Amino acid sequence: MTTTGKRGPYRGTAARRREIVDAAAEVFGESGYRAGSLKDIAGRVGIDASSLLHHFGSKHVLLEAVLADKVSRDAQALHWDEEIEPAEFPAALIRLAERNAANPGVIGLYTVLLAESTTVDHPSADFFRDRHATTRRDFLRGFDAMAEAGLLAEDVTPQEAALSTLAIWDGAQTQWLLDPGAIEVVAVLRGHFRRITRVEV
Amino acid sequence: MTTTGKRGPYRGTAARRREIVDAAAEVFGESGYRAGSLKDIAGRVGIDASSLLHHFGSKHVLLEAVLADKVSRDAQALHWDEEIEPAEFPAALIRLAERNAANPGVIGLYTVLLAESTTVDHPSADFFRDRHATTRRDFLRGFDAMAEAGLLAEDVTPQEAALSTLAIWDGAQTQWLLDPGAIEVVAVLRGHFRRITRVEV
DNA sequence: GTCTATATTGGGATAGAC
DNA sequence: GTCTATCCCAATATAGAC
Repeated sequence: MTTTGKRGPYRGTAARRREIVDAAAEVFGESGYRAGSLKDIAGRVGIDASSLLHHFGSKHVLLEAVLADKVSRDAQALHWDEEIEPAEFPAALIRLAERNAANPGVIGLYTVLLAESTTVDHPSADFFRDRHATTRRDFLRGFDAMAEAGLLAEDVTPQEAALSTLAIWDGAQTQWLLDPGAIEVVAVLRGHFRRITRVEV
Repeated sequence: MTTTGKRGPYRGTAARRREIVDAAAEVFGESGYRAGSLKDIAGRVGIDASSLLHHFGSKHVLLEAVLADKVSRDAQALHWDEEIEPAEFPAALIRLAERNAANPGVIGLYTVLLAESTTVDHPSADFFRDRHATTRRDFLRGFDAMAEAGLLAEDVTPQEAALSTLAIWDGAQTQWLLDPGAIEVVAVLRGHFRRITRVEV
């Protein structure tokens, strides 16, 4: 047994890596990838930047670990694997938005890196392009099921619902990051679902 | 008379400054502010970075010039000063979106800097916070007038219309930058107006 | 596993010649 | 107005001692 707890010299490498990934997610969310420094990340863990690089060979590798971690946490929170009733689909998305609102850090990480990834030669461009395509597909599947059950508003196609939901969600989060008092992400999303569906949220 | 044309040694300082601002807008849009280098900007103009700094004392000053230039161009395109008929308000916004779609560089500049400005210690944080507040007010005024004329959809408040329009617009532009084939900004905006108003767009 | 020391690169900015 | 040369600083990454 090599991991004996969360602290102390026998805490283990796995725990240290977890600490680093968490700190990196914080820093990348606050400063972006390029402007976020390994020194800052290492400082929050209480080690030197060169020690950090002992665990993750390069900044790029660390970024990938952070993104992979976020994907696995999101999947866990959403339970995409379980079947979701068409009528429950909007409510499931609202729950995810509420969970994000309670963890402001994840909003920054996602929103800042998303926009940064549209710049030239950005290491996470492919990641976000793939991830947005996947999200669009997931949304489309959910709204397709709603359409079949007659739960979409008149003249709203599943495609339209998927694209507009993703757009309004991202945009609301950006506005919230810029000025937290100016907008409530969950309320905007509820209003959107009220307009494009026939179910209560 | 010191400015005799667009090229040649007597082109004038004003023309050179214009070239620099245009190149800076390109580079900041493609790479963001922090990652965009003065060397890159100067290279596109055909001068050295130190020559650039002769015209604009620092990178920060150049950024402010770029943002001020964008504001004045937008104001010119929108003609906010002239009165807009309530029924024409959505169409006016669509025109602006169409104009942006024709100048992809503008979208990158705005969207990338907007998200970057949410990171810690960013020099344009105040600018974008103020600008978004102003835009929200402008939108609110337009939708208020529509509400008075009975042109908003049922159960849609002017406040809701303003916030959601800004969010869906920003979000759609981000998606477009990430993957230009995946979304059409103007179509998403049209769909949104179709749902929140009673006018044809 | 962590540190110190260092290599290397690239950034913004200044001084001074022309 | 523009260039070359230079300064200073911060960053990622590596080497090697402990």
